[in-house]
This record gives sequence, C-alpha cells and structure tokens, in this order.
Amino acid sequence: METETITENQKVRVAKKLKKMFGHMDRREMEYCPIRDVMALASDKWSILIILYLGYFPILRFNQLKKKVYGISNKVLSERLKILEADGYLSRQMYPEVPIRVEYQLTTFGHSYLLKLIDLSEWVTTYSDQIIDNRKRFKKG
Amino acid sequence: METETITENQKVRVAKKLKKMFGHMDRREMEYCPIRDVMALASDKWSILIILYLGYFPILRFNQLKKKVYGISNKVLSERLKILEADGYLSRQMYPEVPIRVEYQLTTFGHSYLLKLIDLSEWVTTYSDQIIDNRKRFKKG
DNA sequence: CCGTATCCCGGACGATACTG
DNA sequence: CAGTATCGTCCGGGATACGG
Repeated sequence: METETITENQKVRVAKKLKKMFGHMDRREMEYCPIRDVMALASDKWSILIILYLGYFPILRFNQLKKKVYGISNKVLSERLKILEADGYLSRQMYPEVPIRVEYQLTTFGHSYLLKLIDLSEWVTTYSDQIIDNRKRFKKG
Repeated sequence: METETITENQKVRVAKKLKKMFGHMDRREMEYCPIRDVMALASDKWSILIILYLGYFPILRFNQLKKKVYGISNKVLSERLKILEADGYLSRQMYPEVPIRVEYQLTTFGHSYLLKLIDLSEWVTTYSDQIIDNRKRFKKG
C-alpha cells in the first residue's frame, strides 16, 4: 500500500489553493476563522458519523441514530443535531403523533458536504491500517 | 451562492462508497472504528491548521508554528505534533545546535492527506458565509 | 530555542431520571 | 418516542515556570 507521489502540477495547484485560503483567513483574522468556527463544528467524530449514517440511511429517527452512532449519549446527540440543523446540514421533521415521531435527513446542502466527507473518510479507511502501523512502529522505535 | 444539486449518478456512487465504508466499519465493530480512532485524531481544528500551515510553509520550527496557529498553547501544540508524527503525517528533524533547532515538515503521506484536507477546507471556506447565515436565521426563526 | 512539567480550571461528556 | 434536566466526572487545554 503505497502513497502516490505528488506531481509538480499538483504542487502548484495546491499552493494556489492554500494561498487563496490563507488570504481568506488572514483578511478576517481575529474576526473569525472558517476552520475554527465552521469546520470544527462539523468535523468532530460525532458529527461525521451522524452525517455519514444519514447519507447511508436517508431518514433516521432520534433513537435510530442513537443506536447507529454507537456510544453517543442523549445529550450529545441532541446537541449535535441542533448544531447540524442550525448550520443547515440536516432538517428535522416532527410529527405530533402519540408517541411523537421525529425524522432527520440531510438537506441538499448537507449532501454536498457529505460528498466531501466521504472523500476524506474513504482516504482514512483506506490508509487506516498503515496509520495504525505507523503508530505502533513509532512507539517501539 | 447555490449548492449544486446532486445527480442520480452521484447518488449511486455515493451509496456504493458508503456501503463499502460501513462494511469496513461493521466488520471490525467494537474492535476499532477508523473514524473515531484515526480520522478524529487528524481532523480536529488544531491538527487541520497545523497540516495546512505545513502545506503552505514547507518547513516550520516549533515557535514558528506556534505563531501561525494562533491561540494554541505549548502543551497542545507539542501533543498534536507528537500524534501527527506518530501517525506518519509529518516528520521531525532535530539539529543539536545551541540553541537547539527543530524542524517539522509533511511526509509524502502527509501531503496525500493534505490534498483531501484542502478539498474539505475549500468547501468550508466557500460556504462558510452561507453557514453563518443559516445559523443566524435558525436562531431568529 | 524547544519543549516538558506542573497546576488548575471550565467545559464537555456520560448516566440517570423524568416529562409532554 | 424524543428529548430536557440535573449532576458528577473527567480531561482537554491554558498559564507559567523551568530544564536540556
């Protein structure tokens, strides 16, 4: 399992993108930072899992999500859902039946984010064995 | 600023990828989860910023990084660097001069990860205004 | 200069109980 | 069923000082 080497062409494009991004970050320095204030809220382990599961199962209810996202507590799940809803990644539909029913699903915007998240997750799952291995070798030597 | 709609073709590819990923995650359920155990360690706000800065400035010393990654403390920076080094994203080169000099840079592996991270960060910076806006409207209504 | 060591605090998180 | 409320815990993370 070998990581592809980076071509010069890629390097140039990367440099350009970074330049643009850092320009963006500098301009509003101290005001707000997209990475800290936006990305961090949707790229923690819980949020990622929630979004991926909603990508896989288009509609999920609260307790279904709770079962899928193993180990999450009521409180944290409810908090995360509220944040993700507020930021526009997912929608919440409540049916005032008895017992009550609430359904969550990704918005169009959330689907767009899902694509990016899948790319990243794919990369990570592909290389996770290698990373675990790196970790072990680092510990030893 | 409109989010592109998702084509049927994309949906199918997404479903396939997710199926593969979740299969991967289920198979080792309880043993370890790539998202939790690998991705989460390299996708928190500090790690992202460290890696992006090392993408922009190929070589950085400890205190240079500390200045760039605004607000990070000695302790956290040193912890994150150790994790990122252990997992293979970056290398640490020490020159036993007086005063000592230590240089950090991305490995080839780290560059490969950087590409994915840039994609995500680009998406986020592109839509961050919209997200902030979503957030405000949610608060009001 | 590059960190580690220490101390301390606030906030994140888990568990549980409870309500509409 | 879908959460909220409450409480206790724990640890991430900030500040400072110091050692190699």
